[in-house]
Amino acid sequence: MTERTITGTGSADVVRRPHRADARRNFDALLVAAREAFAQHGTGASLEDIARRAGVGIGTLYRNFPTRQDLFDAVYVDDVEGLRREAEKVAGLPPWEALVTWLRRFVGYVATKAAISEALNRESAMFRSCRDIMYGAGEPLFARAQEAGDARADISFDDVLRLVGGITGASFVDDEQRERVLGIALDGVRARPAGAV
Amino acid sequence: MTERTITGTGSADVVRRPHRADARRNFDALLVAAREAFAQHGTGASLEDIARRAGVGIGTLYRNFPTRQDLFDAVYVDDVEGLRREAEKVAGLPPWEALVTWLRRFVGYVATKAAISEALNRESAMFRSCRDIMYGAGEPLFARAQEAGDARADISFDDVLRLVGGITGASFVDDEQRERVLGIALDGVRARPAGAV
DNA sequence: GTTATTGTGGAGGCATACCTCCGCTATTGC
DNA sequence: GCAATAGCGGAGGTATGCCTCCACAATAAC
Repeated sequence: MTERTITGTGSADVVRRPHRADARRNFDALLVAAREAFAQHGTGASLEDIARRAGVGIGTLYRNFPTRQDLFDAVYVDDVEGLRREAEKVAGLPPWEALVTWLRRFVGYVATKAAISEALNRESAMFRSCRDIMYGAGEPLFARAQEAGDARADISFDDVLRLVGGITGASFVDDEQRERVLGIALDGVRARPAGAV
Repeated sequence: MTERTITGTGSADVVRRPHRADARRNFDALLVAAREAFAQHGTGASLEDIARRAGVGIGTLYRNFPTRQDLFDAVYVDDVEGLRREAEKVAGLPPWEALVTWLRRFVGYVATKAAISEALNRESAMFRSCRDIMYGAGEPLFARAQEAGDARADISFDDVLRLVGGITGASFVDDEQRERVLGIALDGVRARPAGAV
């Protein structure tokens, strides 16, 4: 009963968008509210609160998203899809710049921050599929940066993603500091000219 | 009513340890259970579950720690105290090694991981005091590494702490990966021989 | 051993979240 | 316009957590 269908092409049709106009409005409002709530309170955000924020009854929430997971997935898949699109956008940039730009998007973009690290580990068809998409998007950028001699050769893309994921989940005084700290981390990813211990 | 006494000498007497023998046993069992629960479920761990784990009634928990904050503080103060002691231990090492060793302890030691990032921001007398202790312990190590030319001069200790704090909160496949990722981050903190963009 | 006191633990009241169910309403197709 | 129907929303049952209160038990003092 835990299995769900994920479209192979990567489109986010995990749950069906309703046909009727009012239903579609509610569906969208729920997604917006859920994204906000998950970003604010993490995976455990109150579903009743989400329904309230969306201005719909709790019953409507459950009809559209029978389980918490269904709702979370819908938001999460959107985020991951967004990251995939971002990867395409930066494809034209020089290797290192492309990687850095994408990773910055990664930190800024993802609303489901609180669950990122969980998602990297979680064993479920859905999470695995999203992780694949994320890797499919980012790993080539990293490999290209490595081949160009810009990124260290002795680490994996998974390492980088978890490093940046950690920063995504951390808290900062302001955006400026977050950028600075991300910069420090990226310096660690960057290849050294010579070799220092 | 939110004010609490923190002993200036740094001992963790935020709440009084009881005098009677059985009471002391329960007190200690609660601390152990709470450390475990907070590490596992974050700040929001169920107090009733903690009492159960400790094998005491919920009433006993509340008598010793009237609020959730009191219980959390007791665990947190212990952790911070531990970090302070670690800082003294590494004082004899060379600058960079001392900093790195301490930061590694930071990642491994702290049981109240989930609240670290929150604690760095939270405005409360208790958190502020602990942050001061933490800074008092780590900042000199960082300053020394900067003066020795080992750590970058253009970043602050706060930046480093948040960077490492993020890694502390992230999840990893195994300890080896966490060490490796921390290594990447520390490379970013390290001063460069020349100057590369 | 006896008594005074300190501490115990869980029953129970309150709040909140989850989820189901069904009488009512809005939309759509004609 | 009108019927058919897809969708609505919240009442309410269940579970769980928070916290208080007090009859009872363990300990300490003598």
